[in-house]
Amino acid sequence: MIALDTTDRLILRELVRDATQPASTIGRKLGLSQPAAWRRIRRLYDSGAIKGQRLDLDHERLGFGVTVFLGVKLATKGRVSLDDFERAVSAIPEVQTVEHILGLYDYRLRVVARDISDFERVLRRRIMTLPGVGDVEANVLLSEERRPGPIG
Amino acid sequence: MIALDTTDRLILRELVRDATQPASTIGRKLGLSQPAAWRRIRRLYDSGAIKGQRLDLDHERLGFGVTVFLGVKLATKGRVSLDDFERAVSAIPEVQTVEHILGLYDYRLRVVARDISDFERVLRRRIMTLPGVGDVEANVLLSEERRPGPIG
DNA sequence: CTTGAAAAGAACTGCCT
DNA sequence: AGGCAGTTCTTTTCAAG
Repeated sequence: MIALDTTDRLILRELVRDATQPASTIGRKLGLSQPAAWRRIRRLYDSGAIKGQRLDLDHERLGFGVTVFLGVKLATKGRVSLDDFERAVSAIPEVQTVEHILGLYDYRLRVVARDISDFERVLRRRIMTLPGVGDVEANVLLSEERRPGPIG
Repeated sequence: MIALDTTDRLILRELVRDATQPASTIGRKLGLSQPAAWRRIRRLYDSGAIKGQRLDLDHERLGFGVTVFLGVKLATKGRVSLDDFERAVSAIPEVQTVEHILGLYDYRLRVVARDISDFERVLRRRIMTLPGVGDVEANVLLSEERRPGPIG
């Protein structure tokens, strides 16, 4: 586990708010020089605290207006079954996230589609044909709010 | 909806892979000049196709080793109930994502905690005391794979 | 749409306290 | 660890084909 001081936490808060702002801006906000701020940011990357930056796409504007969460229960659950399922599901382009979870369902999938009929195609042709699939539960996303989450 | 040509899609693919690479690198990979690539990237931002960049934090290394998905069913579901719930849940720092969904549950929450006992504290003190909360289902995250998703 | 050049700014490096 | 000065690289704008 990585230990951060107060300054590092403030830097992370700023970067979570806007990952594109330069080290000089961060420094000015915290009363640090540009190199000092830059060195700390670099250290946050090197230590693995920051894994990288992800592009935030507007899938709706790109023609994918439907997002559905699928809870998937496997019929058979050996190690091979899990591997097979994960390999097969990773080949479906409409699947954005594959989450292996503990609970009523074994996997949670985030799936995007152009519209409901496009989603039906993905569900019938792609999801239901995955190896070992048992029960499937679907939840349509209405709206979503992402928050910074706790830091330190 | 935004129309993209093949080149724009290739640029998005590259940026999804690594959002930090400069326009010159993108251009070289696609056989475009640096200003041409830069202009296209800029256009993708201006058109709203790219909403921005998000910092990808390693919460595990930052001391938050437990991620739990909560399905929440509201006991009462008027407009005021939804607003009240969303406002209250947004004030909990451990909640990373609030998803309003259609299905068996009304909301899906992504919650991070330091460990299981810390999660129990969040669940009992924060989640179960939210206004209008009915049934709650929990799923512990074992592993997660994020994929680029469909582009165009 | 492209190239090339130039200016502005950010990232990175050494050296110093 | 932080600051200062200087170098390198990217971004951004401009002129022109």
